[in-house]
Amino acid sequence: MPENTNHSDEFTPRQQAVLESALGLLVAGGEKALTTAGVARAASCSKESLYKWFGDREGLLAAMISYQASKVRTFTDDGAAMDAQRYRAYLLAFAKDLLNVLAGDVSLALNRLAIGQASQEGNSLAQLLIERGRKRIDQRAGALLEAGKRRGLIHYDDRDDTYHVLYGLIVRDLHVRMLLGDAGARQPEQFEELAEAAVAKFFALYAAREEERVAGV
Amino acid sequence: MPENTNHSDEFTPRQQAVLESALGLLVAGGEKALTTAGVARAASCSKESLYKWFGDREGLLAAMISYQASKVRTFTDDGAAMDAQRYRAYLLAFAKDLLNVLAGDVSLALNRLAIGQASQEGNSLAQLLIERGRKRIDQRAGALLEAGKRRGLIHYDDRDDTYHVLYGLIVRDLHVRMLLGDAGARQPEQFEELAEAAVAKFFALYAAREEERVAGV
DNA sequence: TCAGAACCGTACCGTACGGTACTGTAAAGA
DNA sequence: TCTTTACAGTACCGTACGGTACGGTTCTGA
Repeated sequence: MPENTNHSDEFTPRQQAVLESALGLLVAGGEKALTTAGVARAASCSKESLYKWFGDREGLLAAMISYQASKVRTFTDDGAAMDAQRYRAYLLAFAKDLLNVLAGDVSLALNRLAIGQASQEGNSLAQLLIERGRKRIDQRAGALLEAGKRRGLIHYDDRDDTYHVLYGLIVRDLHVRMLLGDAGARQPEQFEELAEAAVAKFFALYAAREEERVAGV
Repeated sequence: MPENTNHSDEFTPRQQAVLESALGLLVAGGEKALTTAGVARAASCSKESLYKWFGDREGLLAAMISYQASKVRTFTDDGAAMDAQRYRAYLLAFAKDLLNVLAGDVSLALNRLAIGQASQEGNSLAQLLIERGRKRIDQRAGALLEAGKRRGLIHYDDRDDTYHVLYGLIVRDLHVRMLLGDAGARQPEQFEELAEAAVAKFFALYAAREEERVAGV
C-alpha cells in the first residue's frame, strides 16, 4: 500500500495524478476544454483507462469534485480558554480562509462546472459539490460559533441562521461576481480588510452584552 | 411602428417572441437544450432567420440577456417626506424583490448560462449580465440608501460598501445555493421572514443615533 | 522464462450540433 | 400583375466529441 497523503485513498496515486491534470485543464479552459481526449493527452493516459477508472465523463467530473474536496481544515473546539481577543482572531482567520477558498482557481472552476450542469436533470454534480465541499465549511463555522457561545462571548438563538448571517457579512455578493468573472470582485489583497469589516459587524450584532457574558446566559 | 411595451425596442415583436421561446427552452433544459435547431423549432422560425437576426449562437444568447434585462423597476427619490416606518417598508420591499428576482426561473437560468461560459476566453456574456442586470439593482439600492441618509434615517460613510453589506444580509449564500439547484435555498415562502431579519440587522448596524437624526449629520 | 494483467497510443464509429444553401410561399409595393 | 422582400422548412456539410476496440509495450509474479 503506498504512503497515504492527506487525500482520501479513494483513488490510486496514478488516478490522482490524472485528476490533477483534469483539474488543470478545467481551470485553464472551462468545461468546454475538458474533453476526454484532452484529459487523456494531458495526463498521458489512454482514454480506455479513463473509462475503466471513472466509468464515463460524468464519473470523471464527480471524481474531480470528490478528490478536490479533501483540502479544507476543520475547526474543533479543544476546550481551551479563550478571551474575546483570541476569539476575534479565530473568526478573522475563518473569514479570510473562506474568502480565499472561494476565490481559488479550482474552487471557482468546479463551482462553475456544477452550476452549469445544475439545470439539466439529475444535477448530481451540484449535489456532490454541496455535500463534499460546502458542508465542511459549514461544520467548521458551526463549531466556531458554538465555541464562542459556550464561553459567553457571543449570543444567538439559531446557530445555522447566525452562521448564514456571518457568511453574508463576509462574502456579500463576491462569490457570484467571481463566478461571473468580474475582476473587481476577485482582489485577494482586499480580503483582509473585508474580513475585518465583516467580523466587526458580526460582533456588533451578536456580541454578548456585559451582563450576559458574566452570567453566561 | 408597433405599440411599445416596456421592453426595449431593440428587437421586433417577432424577434421578441423568438427570444421568449428561447428563454423557455433554456429554463426547461439548461444550456445543453438550447440548440439552434431547437430554438427554431420551438419558435417556428427558420435557422436562417436566427442567424440573420442574431449573427450566431453567441449573439442569440446575448440577445436573450439584453431582452430579459428590461424588467427591473428602479427607485427614484421623489423628495417626499419619509419617516423611519415608511423607510423601513421601502427597504423591506427592496429585500423581498431582490430575493424574488434572484430566485426567478429565468434569472437563475441566465446566471447559470453566463457562469458556465465565464471560464473560457471572452466572457462577454457574463459581462453583459453584470452590466445589464446587476447594475440596475445596484442603482435602485444606491438611490434608496442615499434617500435614507439624506433624511437622517441611516448613517454611513461609503455608500457602495454599505450596499454590499445590505446585500449580504439579505442574500447570504442563498444565490449560489439556488444556482447549484439546492432546493432548500429556494423557498419563496421564507423570503418575507428573511427580508425582515435582514432589514432589522441592517438598521442595527446603520440606523442613525438620535442626536444624529436630529442634527442631520 | 512464460503468462497475464495493466495500460498507452491510436484508430475508429456514431451522433449531435453549429452554420450554410436552397426551395417554396406569402405579403408588400410599384 | 410583376417584382422584391422576408421568411419557413428542410436538406446538407464539416467538425468535434463521447465512447469502444485493438495492437503493442511494460511490469509482475509464478
